[in-house]
Amino acid sequence: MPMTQLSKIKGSLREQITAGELTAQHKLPSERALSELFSTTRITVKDALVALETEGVIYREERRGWFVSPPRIQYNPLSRSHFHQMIQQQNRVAKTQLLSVRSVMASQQYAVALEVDRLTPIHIVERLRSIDGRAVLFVENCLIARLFPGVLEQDLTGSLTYLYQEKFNYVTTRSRFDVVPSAAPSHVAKALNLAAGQQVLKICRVNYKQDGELMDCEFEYWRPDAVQISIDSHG
Amino acid sequence: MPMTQLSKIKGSLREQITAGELTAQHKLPSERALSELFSTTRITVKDALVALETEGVIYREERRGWFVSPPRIQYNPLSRSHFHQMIQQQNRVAKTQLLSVRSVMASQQYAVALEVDRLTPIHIVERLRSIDGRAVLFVENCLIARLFPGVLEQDLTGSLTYLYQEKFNYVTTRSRFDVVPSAAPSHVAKALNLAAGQQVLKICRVNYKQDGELMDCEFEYWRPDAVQISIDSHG
DNA sequence: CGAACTCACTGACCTAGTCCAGAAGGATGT
DNA sequence: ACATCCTTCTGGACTAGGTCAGTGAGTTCG
Repeated sequence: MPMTQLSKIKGSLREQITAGELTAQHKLPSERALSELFSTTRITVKDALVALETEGVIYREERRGWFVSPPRIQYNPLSRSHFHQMIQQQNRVAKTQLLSVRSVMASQQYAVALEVDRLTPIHIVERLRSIDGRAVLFVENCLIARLFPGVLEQDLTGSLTYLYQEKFNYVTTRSRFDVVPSAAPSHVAKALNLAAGQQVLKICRVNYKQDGELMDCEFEYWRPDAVQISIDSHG
Repeated sequence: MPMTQLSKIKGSLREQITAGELTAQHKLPSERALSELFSTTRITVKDALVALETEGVIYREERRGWFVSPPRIQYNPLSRSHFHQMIQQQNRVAKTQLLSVRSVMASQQYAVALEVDRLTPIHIVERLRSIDGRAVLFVENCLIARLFPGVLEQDLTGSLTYLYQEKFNYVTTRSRFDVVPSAAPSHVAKALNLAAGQQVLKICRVNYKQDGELMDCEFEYWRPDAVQISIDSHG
């Protein structure tokens, strides 16, 4: 086991974090300060920080600094439980912010996911979700317009699943989803305060209503240190 | 949209890859060669390569070079289908290599996952799985020894699920799993030809047999560009 | 023929800086 | 009270190199 400069820095920071000297959301010293502290260059410090970021121990906010990661949220994409409810069960505080709503024709990506042709009118709802004040999840919901008349006049900051049931009598009886480690598209990076192209965990979900008809799809982009997907075949 | 040196390099390489000029597993020119090609430094080139790696477009083998990623494998951790069978269905060639087998007392990590105390004897089987000749998956299986007498004398390069059923009459009726973006531990990095601390997708699975008893657990470490997790609530 | 050795090549790791754009907080003017 | 400016601090993007250890192909030797 070689004791490189890099592993020294990683070890030192990791130790302080796990020992609880640095607590969740605490800001680390700046890259410049750390490079002086360890008598090395900013590049080496940055390599160490990126490595810890990969481990999920720290995260960064663009041009704001590096911070200690809170514990991961346990998330089951198959469960029908609402986001705010799920977060509260884990003793954390959730917030949802509506970013934009628009009605368009399905673009290539959406047409494929929704299994419709490109002339189909759809609604796109973009929302940003925070846990304990930190933006961790960018969600793009994509509804087949025909099935949701007047949905845009509703309150869209809560659970859409709930809205579907209350206003339209649609119950999600089946969902299909993909999980893929990916890079943040620029509009997502902006909303999550990531640098363009940083890593995110992308989850694409498709929901079907009780009669088996495809109803909507969803693109979730998670900060990779914020979440742990957790599934049990027996509910 | 700023046209940085970085995005030029990324764009140029990505274009050549998607246009099919560079095909799966093809080796890219060395970092030094690329930095001359784009009249820039190795650091800038490396930043661009790391960004493409994050997107899953290319991957690296330690001190060997950078290569074009093949398409992702669709993987459903809930399905009972065997690895080789699953890979073959996607027209790819799978190989499994047995790395090590040992019988020990449960360490902290295993004891927690298996819900046993630390004096329980367990068997640990380490295997390396390749697709189209490329090592993409490191698997650590961890069996409760009491339930599997004589299992170490069997052929362990095939499907363990199959072995459980044929030799012990155990059927997996329930499984629980977690997915988490993580960094490769050193023994995993070595087997997968990754640099220490590079990103992997870690999947921890726990299997229960027909009487509901916890039987074994499994730690899977995937190269993150090699896989896409894909789950349908209606099998 | 097969094992041991050599050596060029590769990315990993490192130094020592510069310049820039966005974030954030404080001072200032109305 | 509330914008606006201004200054400082941050990471992001870049230049121009060097050292080192592991890889792999080719060569040499028994």
